[in-house]
Amino acid sequence: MNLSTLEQEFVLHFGEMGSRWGINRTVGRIYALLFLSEDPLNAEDITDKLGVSRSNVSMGLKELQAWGLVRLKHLPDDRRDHFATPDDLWEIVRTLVAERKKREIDPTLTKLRELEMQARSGDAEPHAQAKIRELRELIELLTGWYDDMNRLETDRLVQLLALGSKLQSLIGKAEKIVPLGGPLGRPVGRKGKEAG
Amino acid sequence: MNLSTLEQEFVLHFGEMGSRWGINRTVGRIYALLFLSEDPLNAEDITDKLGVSRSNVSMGLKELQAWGLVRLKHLPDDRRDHFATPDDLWEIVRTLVAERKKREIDPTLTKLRELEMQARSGDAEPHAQAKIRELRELIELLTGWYDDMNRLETDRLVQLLALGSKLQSLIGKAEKIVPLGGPLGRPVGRKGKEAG
DNA sequence: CGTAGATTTCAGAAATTTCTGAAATGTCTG
DNA sequence: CAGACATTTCAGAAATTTCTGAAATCTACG
Repeated sequence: MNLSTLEQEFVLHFGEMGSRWGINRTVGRIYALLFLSEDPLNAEDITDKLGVSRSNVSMGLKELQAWGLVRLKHLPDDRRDHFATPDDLWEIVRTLVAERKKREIDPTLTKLRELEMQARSGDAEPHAQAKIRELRELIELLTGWYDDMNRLETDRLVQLLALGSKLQSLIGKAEKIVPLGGPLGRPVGRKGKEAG
Repeated sequence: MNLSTLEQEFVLHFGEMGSRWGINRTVGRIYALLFLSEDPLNAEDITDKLGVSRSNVSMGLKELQAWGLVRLKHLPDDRRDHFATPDDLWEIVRTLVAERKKREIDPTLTKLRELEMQARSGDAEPHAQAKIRELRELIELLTGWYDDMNRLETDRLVQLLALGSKLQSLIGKAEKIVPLGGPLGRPVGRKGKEAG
């Protein structure tokens, strides 16, 4: 392996957590290794350090590239592909959130909209229809907010996060100064789209 | 099965998505079924409607109860346990986020703190140490913000979410009125805790 | 082109997770 | 406390996912 205790523990932890994060052990370990590494590593470096098969590393790297969590680098005078994680941690967070949303939320949102369309023709099952609508509206509120946050520059985003609930007290005061338009605090629903 | 097309599609979708959400197919289906159901269901109802074994339902219900996503209900004149999802969707969101944080983030935060402690004794591997510290600080910023948000009452929380990035423009103006204390916008780190 | 790496693909092996039926355990009622 | 249900446990079967080694493909260079 040729890893220090620190590296080893970090790498093994990410391997164990992998299954909870929707990736497998090897993928977790590869990511952890690259994250700690000062310089880009090639596939054989990774194979050696992790003690897994070359083909497994190849598949793992492909998956990490599909996630956008690992980038290909080319070193001068070396034919082999080298890999590294993005330097900016915030970029990693954005990627992670975007990908998880894409995999875990978007398909359901699409499905819920489909089901609402299908159901609208008949008027059967009012309870189930209402539940589905409620769920769809909640998810739209959350993803809409996510889109807003994601549009912010990182500096601004960090400001907001650091403010935390202090924001809460700002709202009341700020509302008097900046016109916000529309009633606030309806239980579900966004931007008055469905008003009427 | 005895489910309408609407119910069936919804239930099957949640089953498929289950694996991406860190639960298995049956657990996803049980949850979906209870979510749509107007009244609490007992284990045998679920067994019949889903066509899976009684023991599988028992295990699935236990897991959902462990997540806090399903509650036990007792109907008068019926010995059997009945199950239902909480009525308030926001409660479900809070539960879901809290549980995922507990399973997916907290163990890593703990591990990172451990590793920092261990490493502090020697001064080897400055790069790896710095990366670990940076990651730990980022996670603390995010979980700290989460704690703040989680403390808000649902009405307030919905207000904030609905505001979205409008908030951004408020900050500049509000800051002139409400003293916020401490510099904003440091890349990582929170509330000046570690100042000194 | 031909050759020497480098990388990917993929079929089957290994490991892990999920699911089942049978047995055990729990609980209410008379 | 016996009988009737209801629920849980659990060992093994089934299904799924992960991993490997060998073969195939790709790519740069003489």
